[in-house]
Amino acid sequence: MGTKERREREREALRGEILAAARELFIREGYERVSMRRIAERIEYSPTTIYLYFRDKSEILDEICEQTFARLAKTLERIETKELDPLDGLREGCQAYINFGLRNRHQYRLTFMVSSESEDREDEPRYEGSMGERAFGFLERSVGRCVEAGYFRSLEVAVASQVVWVSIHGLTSLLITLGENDFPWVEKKRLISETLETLLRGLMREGRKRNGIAGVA
Amino acid sequence: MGTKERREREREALRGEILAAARELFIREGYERVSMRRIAERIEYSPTTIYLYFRDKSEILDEICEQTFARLAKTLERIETKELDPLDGLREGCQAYINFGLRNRHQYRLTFMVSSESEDREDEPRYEGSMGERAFGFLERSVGRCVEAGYFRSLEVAVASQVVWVSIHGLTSLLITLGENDFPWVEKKRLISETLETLLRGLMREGRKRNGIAGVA
DNA sequence: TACTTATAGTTAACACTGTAAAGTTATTTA
DNA sequence: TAAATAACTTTACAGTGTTAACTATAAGTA
Repeated sequence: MGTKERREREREALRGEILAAARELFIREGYERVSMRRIAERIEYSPTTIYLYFRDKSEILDEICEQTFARLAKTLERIETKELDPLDGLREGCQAYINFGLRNRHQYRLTFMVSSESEDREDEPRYEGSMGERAFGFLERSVGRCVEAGYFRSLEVAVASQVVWVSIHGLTSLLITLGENDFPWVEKKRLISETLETLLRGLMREGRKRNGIAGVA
Repeated sequence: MGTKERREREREALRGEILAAARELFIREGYERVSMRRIAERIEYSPTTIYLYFRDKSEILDEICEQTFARLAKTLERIETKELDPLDGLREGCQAYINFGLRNRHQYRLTFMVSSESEDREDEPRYEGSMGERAFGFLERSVGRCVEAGYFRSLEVAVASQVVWVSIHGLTSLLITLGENDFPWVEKKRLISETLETLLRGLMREGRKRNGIAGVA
């Protein structure tokens, strides 16, 4: 009588294969450059089979992004368990975020740099319950601790967290978009650390700025 | 004997019509959603005619972006002529940049949020001589003045300018990408002013932070 | 065991896309 | 008037995401 369970398993297995194939292709070549036919070829099924497992192409992408951001959320939450000094914790989290973006360019781009392809499926809200929410949650808690500890001037945590996010996102996304040939970047490590320090200094109370890792001048 | 000149003028006129039609469509619906055939329909020529005036679709886009950023550069340079206090000048420029991005979303996205479609035409460098360079030039000069005037701690101007740029880009681009439905933004004006103040504070010398426009707390 | 039903997958097709090559028409030059 | 040049169109190719109709196979039932 376990045939139903077996079928279920097999279904799930093929679904996983599709995702794996798509992920590899998307990461290597980018979403737009990968066609359904090529994903199908890869798993040795006909193109339309994929539609028995996913509503459309963008749903495959959504799922892959969700998986990827689960990894980011995990990374960030691991940092949290270290119970570092709040400021160091935030700094480390930001660094991790940036590294993550630079190492997962295509996925990063697809999640935060294109307004989600998937035609507004009115129903399910995109943010609530998403891995993105989980990752942002880290930021909020982390910023919150910095405020409580008296490092930061008293800002609304929601505002400060969003300020942090847009800043590190700007850095990450511009580095992804504009290569060395497109813009005369200063040394990357330098830019990252200086952006981070500037951001943190900007959030701190007066006279509490001795924590710099790499005071450049 | 002016027939050659007339022909030249007519050519330029049609080229302009193509650009105008494409611009309007791109702005309203976004680059990817507009096909060559629809641009052609608009100007009442056959689709392939466009290829007599532009190498390919992405070349039309490049040209439109260049035009748009010429407008931005002009706006920024106009601020410069006001010879404001360096800090106010920088602040105003940043505000103008952000407003520009939010009012020209599609063009902004296409220039700074997708690694340029146009297949690396080895020759002409993309940045040098571009309107983007002109706009960034404003930032460099503006930041330079802030350093000279003693507002900013002594940072390399190139580094500081890039820090400023990535920060305001992050804000602009995220607001463009993630709508109110996708992320629980705090009030937009608040976020913008707080991001800007945080950025500037982060760049300033100790004990020189009384210039806030909207000290929130 | 024979027959029906559900499931999984495939083939063919639609309505698009950007673009190259070949063909047509009108205007200018020799 | 004939040849050459320029402007533009038609046709066609190779691709896209996706739908609908079809087929084969396995499962459940009489």
